[in-house]
Amino acid sequence: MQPVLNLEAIKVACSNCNLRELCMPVGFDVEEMKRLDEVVEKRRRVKQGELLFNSGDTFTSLYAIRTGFFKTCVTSEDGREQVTGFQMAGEIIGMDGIVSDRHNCNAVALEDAEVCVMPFATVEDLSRELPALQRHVHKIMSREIVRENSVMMLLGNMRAEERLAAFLLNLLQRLHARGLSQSELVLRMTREEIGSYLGLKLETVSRAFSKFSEDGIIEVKQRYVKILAPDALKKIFNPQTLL
Amino acid sequence: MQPVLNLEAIKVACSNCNLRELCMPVGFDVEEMKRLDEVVEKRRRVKQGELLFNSGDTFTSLYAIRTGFFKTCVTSEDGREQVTGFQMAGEIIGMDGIVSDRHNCNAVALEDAEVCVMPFATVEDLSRELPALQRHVHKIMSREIVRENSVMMLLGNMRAEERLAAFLLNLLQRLHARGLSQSELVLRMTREEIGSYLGLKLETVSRAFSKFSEDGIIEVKQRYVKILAPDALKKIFNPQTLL
DNA sequence: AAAAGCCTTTGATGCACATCAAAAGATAAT
DNA sequence: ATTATCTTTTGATGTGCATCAAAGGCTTTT
Repeated sequence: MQPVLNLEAIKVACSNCNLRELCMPVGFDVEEMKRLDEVVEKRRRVKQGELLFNSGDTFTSLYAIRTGFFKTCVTSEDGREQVTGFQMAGEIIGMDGIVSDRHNCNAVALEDAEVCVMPFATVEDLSRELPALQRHVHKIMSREIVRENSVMMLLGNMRAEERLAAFLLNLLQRLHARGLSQSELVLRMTREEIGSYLGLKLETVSRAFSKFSEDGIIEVKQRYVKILAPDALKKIFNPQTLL
Repeated sequence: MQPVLNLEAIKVACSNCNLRELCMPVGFDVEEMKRLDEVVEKRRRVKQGELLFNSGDTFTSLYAIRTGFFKTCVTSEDGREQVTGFQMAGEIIGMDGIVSDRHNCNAVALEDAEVCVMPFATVEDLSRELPALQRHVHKIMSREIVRENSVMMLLGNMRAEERLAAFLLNLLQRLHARGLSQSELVLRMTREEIGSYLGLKLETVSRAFSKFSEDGIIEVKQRYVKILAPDALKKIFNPQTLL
């Protein structure tokens, strides 16, 4: 049995956070590291199904995910919902709010989560003093732009099975970077949410999963997915690879 | 006949640039304005069809478009191309390169263009001194993230005619902000490029144009488009509006 | 433990857009 | 000017995914 940690009791400090390498810049000296701790104002828990922020909310802070899993989505005025991303521990969300001082999407916890609240004014103040932090903030935003570029490629040019393969490979790669297996995962989202992200209907997602399973590429049992033939998956995503 | 300006002869200076309101932050005093001029290292001309930067190129600078029109696109390894955006005067491109120090997309001039080259190291240095510039850089990147979010909505949820309506309305709005008509425009891109951006084939784009034309919503003659019924276009884009 | 409410799967059918094809209209090259 | 090339339009046909429908599996509630 795992020891139960009282997270609230742990000092809010990036300097001794085990996710630091994922969400904060590296190459800081001790003094700079201490300054960096200032960016996290507090922690906030978000229960499964609850909103971290809503479209239209006043933007004040970025959020570093400590634990849990989120989806972000935009909603059109006539009610259509588009999932714009899934975010996991070590990732930063909220940057959509900077441009207009209001959030432009919803962030929903797909499992109980805890985030570090980083008031953006503090981030900006501190990044004027710490060039490495400044650069880091720029990189995070640029990374998001590049990610969205590849989602556009996916939505604009790929077929259903290619999209799902790309999605699974991306999730696996990110989970692997967090020390988890690169051959199995437990999905935190429904078929419908996957479909929304991939521009597909839930039935199509389900059929693609079944197809992969029939072809012996993966093993699926509800949210649990095991990759049996990673190369086959990569080949579906990009036919050029591995030919 | 218009006087022909020798652009090279004009001092490279944001402080007396007529696009300043579009591409630079407002609310600067004279002193700060002078500092701001430092960010533009030089100008660069790009002929129609030429590349401003290529995917894989070392990232050094952001580019502010002074004149002309660009497209940015990503290419998958098996050769599929996805146009990720169209950029016009006053807009900034190149932010995709920050995260990995290499550009992640191609930027192609769709007409003869001139850009202000802003070395990113200088932008970062100066934005540590000028909070308004810092904020502006953040907003520009955030705006790009938000724009891409709405493209995801478009690609994931909308039908062909809705996509084209959204595309036209967006172009018109941006051209209008530059003092041009909000009821007519000359497209700088081919049907194929529009289609790539919208996740459609060129034939589908052409048919949607023809449909709008038959319905008396627009008048089209090749690249020239005149909006006859803007409300009808808005209604197609978003059925809720104007009902 | 039963009931209620999701979530997922699978089949049957339909449709929006892709693909294939050809011709006409622009634009550029010689 | 004339040819060659590129772009756009329009028609005919095909197909990948959406939609409609129903049943079974999980999870949560009481």
